Amino acid sequence: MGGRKIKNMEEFAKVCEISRPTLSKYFNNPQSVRNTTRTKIEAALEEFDYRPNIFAINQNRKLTKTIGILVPYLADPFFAELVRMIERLCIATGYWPIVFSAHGDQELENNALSTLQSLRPAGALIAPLGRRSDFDAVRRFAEEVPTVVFDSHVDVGQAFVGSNNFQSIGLMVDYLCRSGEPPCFFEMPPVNPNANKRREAYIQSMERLGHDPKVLQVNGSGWEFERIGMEEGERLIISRALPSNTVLCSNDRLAVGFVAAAYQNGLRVGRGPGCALRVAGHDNHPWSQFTSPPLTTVSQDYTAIAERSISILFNLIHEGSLPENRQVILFDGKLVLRSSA
Amino acid sequence: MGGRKIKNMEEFAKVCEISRPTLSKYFNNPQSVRNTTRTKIEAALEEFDYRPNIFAINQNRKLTKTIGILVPYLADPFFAELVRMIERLCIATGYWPIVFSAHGDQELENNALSTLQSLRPAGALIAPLGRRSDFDAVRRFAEEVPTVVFDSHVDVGQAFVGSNNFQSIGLMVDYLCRSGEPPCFFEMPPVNPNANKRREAYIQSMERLGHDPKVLQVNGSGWEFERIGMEEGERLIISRALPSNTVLCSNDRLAVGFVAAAYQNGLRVGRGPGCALRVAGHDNHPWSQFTSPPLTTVSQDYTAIAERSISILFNLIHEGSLPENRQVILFDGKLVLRSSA
DNA sequence: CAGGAGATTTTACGGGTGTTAAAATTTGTT
DNA sequence: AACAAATTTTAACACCCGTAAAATCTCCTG
Repeated sequence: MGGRKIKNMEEFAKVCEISRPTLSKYFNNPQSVRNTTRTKIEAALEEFDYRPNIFAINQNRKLTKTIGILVPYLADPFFAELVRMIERLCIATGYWPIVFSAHGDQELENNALSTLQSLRPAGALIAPLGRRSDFDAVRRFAEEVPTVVFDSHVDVGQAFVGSNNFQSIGLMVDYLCRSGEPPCFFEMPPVNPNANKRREAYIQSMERLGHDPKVLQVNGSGWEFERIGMEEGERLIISRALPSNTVLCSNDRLAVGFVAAAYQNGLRVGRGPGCALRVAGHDNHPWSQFTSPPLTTVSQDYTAIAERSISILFNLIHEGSLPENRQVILFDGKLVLRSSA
Repeated sequence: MGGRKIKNMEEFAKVCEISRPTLSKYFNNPQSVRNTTRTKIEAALEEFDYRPNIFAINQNRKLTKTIGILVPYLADPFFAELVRMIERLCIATGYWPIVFSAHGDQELENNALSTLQSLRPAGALIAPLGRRSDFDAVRRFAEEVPTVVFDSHVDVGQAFVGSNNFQSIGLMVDYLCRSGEPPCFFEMPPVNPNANKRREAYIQSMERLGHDPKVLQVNGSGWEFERIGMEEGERLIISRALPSNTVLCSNDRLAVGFVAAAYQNGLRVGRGPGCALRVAGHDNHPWSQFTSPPLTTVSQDYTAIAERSISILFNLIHEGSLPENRQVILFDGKLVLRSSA
């Protein structure tokens, strides 16, 4: 492979003594050529430095091997983790993942969708911004490209894979109510449907248990959730505006900030004696295990979400036809008991 | 732009009443055509839905508009942030950024380099894995593609942009020594040159101040630095193996874990009365402000690193020629005083 | 060894854009 | 109005590979 450089497939065909169409077939699927031929090609590949030109390949193929991945905010470890898993799964299957981040910005999201579409991907896995998405743009994209939506449930594409917020929030509210004071719900203005569902789930669960739901929606925008959690949490603590000593945060990132605020204002968080406040989150975010104290939360099943999304997408791609009914897959959360609540 | 779909440039030329070569020129550089022509084209672009085929474009161009970005671990917010900035800068300049992550794995890094190279990018911005990189593979890549290396100083490419570890660690050691007990240095087996430089800088600074350097290298591999910091930190605390009440961690992620360990073992961290331990980090990592207590650290100038890397790369691309001397740009860190030390 | 299925080769074309050279046109200037 | 310069048009080729159809070859089975 350190050998002479080969310009194109024609030239490589010459040094291989194999016809170009056969080589083309080989590169498309090595199993599709005779054993002796394959051996010959692979011997030549060892000796010469040749890789087919990606652009020329994709220009003619109706179906490329590209899988587009779009997330709202890559600097959020939740998405970074998910992307990591999805990328690995793609590569393992011989597909070529390409990652885009909207960086929380509608224009960049549209931009990414547009670029992605012109890449004519075999399929796409997208987690839309949600409330800030240009819904029509997302819909148009999903009409052209086989699309699985994950995490943020926007009603486009052939399938949705996400978490069952009603189950998971229910689980947490149950736990919090039976182990102490019923929780209030701490949230910021919702950025995506999950946030809305979680609030509703909280209210519903509280009423089911005969408690009075108390929702605290604080101000804040953007994706610096921790900062919002910390600053607004501090405000609530100082002004003694918390209606309960138990706070269920809409997500872990908010909770990380809230726990920091509690610490800095001398409120001991936890469920033991001497603790002033219980704080719980949602997501089992990578950071949640390193707060002080470690955060009690509900896990989202990252692996399951990644695997199922990809598997549905590959089915979609290979079937060719679109399924009759849009699939909606929701994974249950599991209680992760740590010491914050 | 909602209008009829146009298949190719030929067809678009027809509805524009502009010849195809002129259109080609326009898409390559809108300024290169006459004003009246440009207006006509842009009016047609409003009316019809047409975008040049990326694959066909790049098939012929020797130099694409692609900028490759490779980082060792995208789930690390440090890189996620940096990538976010770099992507924005690329887009603003009309380039097309494409992000790869090695996910901490040499094979994936080589894979990404190889894919990237076959994309014939105009240039690349890479932060190699470091110690685990396949040095030859990285070198071969950098010989073919104009490359700026950032963060992790591997001696390839036309330039390196990073932080001045000697300055920043010196700053921190100075501060810690004059405000309390001289620090010991907490590190894990180094994953990249930064880690080594920081240790050396620590030793050098301590000796300069007439103190005895004390390096604690704990076990651990992979990219879950917080976990290592927490588990190994706990071990050290429990076995009372800390040689100083002041701990300088090799990076913030390690420190995040260490602070968590201290909290869980009842050691109050901070510089006030009643505190048992001072902990400092390095990087001003996005998480560092949300530990309990917030982490005293040294900032890396994210914006400066991103901007300078991109600007050098664009120069490289536009000059065409490689500079005589490999540039090495190191940015100074600034002390970020919070309450952990 | 004949027969046949399957693999391979040959030949030829197509895809969408870059690029060039020469001819034609437009623009700006005097 | 005339002319030089700038721009556009026309025509044609290049790029590298996918794909289709027909002809040929290989290998395996019986």
